[in-house]
Amino acid sequence: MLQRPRGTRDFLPDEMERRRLIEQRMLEAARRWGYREVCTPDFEHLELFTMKSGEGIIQEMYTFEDKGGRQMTLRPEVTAAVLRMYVNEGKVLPKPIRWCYVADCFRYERPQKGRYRQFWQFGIELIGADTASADAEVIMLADEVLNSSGVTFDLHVGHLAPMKHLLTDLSPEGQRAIMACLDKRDQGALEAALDELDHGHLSDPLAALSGCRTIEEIFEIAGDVPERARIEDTFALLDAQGIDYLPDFGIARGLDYYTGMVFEGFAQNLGAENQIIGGGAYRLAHLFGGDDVASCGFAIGFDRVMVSIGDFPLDSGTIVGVVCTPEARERALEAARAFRGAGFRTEVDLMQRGMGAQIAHAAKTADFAVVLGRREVDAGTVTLRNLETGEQREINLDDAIAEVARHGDR
RNA sequence: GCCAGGGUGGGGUAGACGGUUAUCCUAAGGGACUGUGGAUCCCUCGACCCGGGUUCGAAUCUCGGCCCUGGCCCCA
Repeated sequence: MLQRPRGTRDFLPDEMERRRLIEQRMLEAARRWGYREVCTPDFEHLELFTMKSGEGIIQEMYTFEDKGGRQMTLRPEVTAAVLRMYVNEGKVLPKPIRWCYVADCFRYERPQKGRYRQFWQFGIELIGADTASADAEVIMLADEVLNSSGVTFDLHVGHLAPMKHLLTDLSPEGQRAIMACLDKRDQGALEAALDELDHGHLSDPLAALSGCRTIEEIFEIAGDVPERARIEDTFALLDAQGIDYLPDFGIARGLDYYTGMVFEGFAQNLGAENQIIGGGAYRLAHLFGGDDVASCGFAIGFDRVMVSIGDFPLDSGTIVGVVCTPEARERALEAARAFRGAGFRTEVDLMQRGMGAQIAHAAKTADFAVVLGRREVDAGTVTLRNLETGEQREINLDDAIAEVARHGDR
């Protein structure tokens, strides 16, 4: 038998309904902040992602050559594509631009809990606003979107400036190496790397940076960095709005293109892969031929959110099963159409089963049975049976619809 | 790429010092039952992940692969 590809999943209807419900809540939260949904291609030129993240990531991407000999790839993330889209078509739009998306991404990695080769991200990008208010809005929206999903999480918010200030004497490669150690919270590797770069004296301040939990301490350690006012303003806005977060200036995100504010969120029940959101302020558009516009955004690991919140009961709405004898089939289809027209999920027997078997089936899958036979056809009525209580009445179609509607309202 | 534990009908399982027709539950389809319930009874359907090796004989032992679960690495 054919297997599905490694690291991919099939979703049965119950799971799809849960996923769509959570997705809709996230989109709705974003919509209320003015973020409108966009969509970019599932595949892009390979170059788009190597420009952003370097050649090293190719081995973890689904790359292929198309029939025209172009090097293409299934998108491994969405931000680069959205910024390409901005450069292609968004430059003339009034700033700031607020966009959001839900998109599947592909990475060739070893699957484990909460990590798949095809996975979905919910994200937003705020383009063209370079202020503390913009940074704060993105964090507040992240908080609201995650809360709307019902996931419980810890939010860590930081800024790269203090760390970069401490590392200012180091070469870009050196900075990158140190930030990688900090991102991993690997004290041993950090000290080794610092010694190798002849900056052992930075070990204590860097450790203190990761450890401190108020912004006053930050500037005691890192000095009066130019971004101080911006950082203080951002955090003051978050505090004023009652956002529950942890200042964390040890976040390095290991990335070259983040320029200022950075944040991460972590959920429970997730094992080793417990980060469910990452984001921050960045500059990318100039890489794709646009202006050097400031942007800020985040991406949520949608599948991880779903794993973390677990299964929950679904309200499938009121379901109607139409049961009929052969001579009443046409009338049954009419009745079904009327119930569907009233908005009810309505299923008609297709198996040519006997009346008893049809009702037995309806009892398993529906809330009401609408029974139609010779008697109802002659009388122009339907028999409506409540499959919970077993009560049934022979009434006209409109009354039956009204009664089912009352059940749905309760 | 590395490590650990796994893989028996659609789901859940028994069988394991190698030995009859591979167990049971459940689901699904049919029937008892051509106008009324999830019960009951009967029937049907349907599995040893793939390949090599050892053997008279492999679900069982062995090797390799694939896949699953979790961890490492990575995490744009």
